[in-house]
Amino acid sequence: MTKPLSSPRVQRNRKAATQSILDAARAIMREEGVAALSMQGLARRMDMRAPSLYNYFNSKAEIYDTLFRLGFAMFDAHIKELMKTSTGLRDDLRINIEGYMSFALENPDLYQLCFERPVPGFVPSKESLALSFGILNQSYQRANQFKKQLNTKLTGQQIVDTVIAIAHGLTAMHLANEPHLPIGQGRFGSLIPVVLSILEQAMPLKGES
Amino acid sequence: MTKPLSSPRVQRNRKAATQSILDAARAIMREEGVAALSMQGLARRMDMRAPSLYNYFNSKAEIYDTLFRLGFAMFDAHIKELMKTSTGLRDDLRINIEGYMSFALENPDLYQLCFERPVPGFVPSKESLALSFGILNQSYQRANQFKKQLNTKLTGQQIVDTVIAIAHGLTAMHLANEPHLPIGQGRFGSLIPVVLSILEQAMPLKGES
DNA sequence: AGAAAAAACTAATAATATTAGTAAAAATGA
DNA sequence: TCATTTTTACTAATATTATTAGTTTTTTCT
Repeated sequence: MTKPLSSPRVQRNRKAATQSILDAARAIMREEGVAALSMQGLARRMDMRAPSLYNYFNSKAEIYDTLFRLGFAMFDAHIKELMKTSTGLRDDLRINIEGYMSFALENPDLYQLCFERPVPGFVPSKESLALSFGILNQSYQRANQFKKQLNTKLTGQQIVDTVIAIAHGLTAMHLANEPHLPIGQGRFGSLIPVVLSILEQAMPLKGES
Repeated sequence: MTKPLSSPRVQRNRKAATQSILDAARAIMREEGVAALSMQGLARRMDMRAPSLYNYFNSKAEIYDTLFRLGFAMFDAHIKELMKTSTGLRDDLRINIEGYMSFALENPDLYQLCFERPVPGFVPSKESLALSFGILNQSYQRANQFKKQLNTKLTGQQIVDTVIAIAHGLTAMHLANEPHLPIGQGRFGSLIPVVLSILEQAMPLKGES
């Protein structure tokens, strides 16, 4: 249901308005909770009436869906950026787990939207889901490469799924219990080194003993 | 805001009606999602009008809160029942992780209500939260006992928190991706033996090497 | 059966997302 | 710059939500 083409100038204006609606939506989600987003509240913050928003999005779900895609794109960029500094396989593991949690702390609105189900009735569109799977699947690609350097009976997918589950578990518990504490601190935040050491012990590098 | 006392007969009727409201609420939550519970839908299933429900509960939140307490009570009973069959420390670990996931699969409505945040705006009451912490804290008690039998530098609390985070992570991923598969199956369900073996390796029993 | 209590009802309020139809504003072509 | 067309914002209305107030019906007890 995209609008018909129009002049570059109109497109620019439209894009800017759309962007500022998304910014306002994120601000509300951060301040009042992801599910507290309402068309009226959003319109109020934009100095508009609610129905005007429907010139830019066909529904509230479409706003959520757009932010869902933004969230995964930002998550992908976040991890890739951190990965640039990696010094090897060991560091990859740490970066992935810390990166998962730091993304959640820096973008709690997008994190919840992408990795939890804070909005009843909202289901990401097929295309958005495909995007998210694509991003997560990159991890599997890498896993089958670095697996050769590890001394373990686990398959690449098992390794990745285990790491995802642990990163998610730690992050969910941290956000549920001590969301105000920065990464590395608190009951669950401080467990990152613990689980890293457990995982390293279970999957030693070939060459280590 | 509890009602004044009344005759035993009235109390019985009242209790029975209250219970069947809770049953209907759980059925709706299972069929349509935890957050899809509405007073009108609940009343419809009870062959009532919505306002009549307020004779039994002061608000929809109070219904959720009551089920939250029920959920933790049932979770506690579930784990305790499984623990009766335990053959030792190793089995305790397995039972706790499997028990967490099997409870989630058998009672998805209560699991989500107790361990996730599926209902925007619903915050368990102080008393309900106290109950839930009390139940979880029993794990810490036990941890400080069995810790002596383990060869690890971790504190009892660290062990318990790690196990909770892993159990939660596996369960959340399993429910999000393959909720139809029974315990032990699927990408994440089948990882239980994997994480058990990883944890056992990281915390060997004294006497083992 | 008649009085008291309990539990149901109807009607109404405020908030929600969304649609239809209309007015205002902006962009475009002469 | 003016007239036309397109774009954007508006008002009004609908259906659904939780909840409250006030009333009537049903149940309970003597």
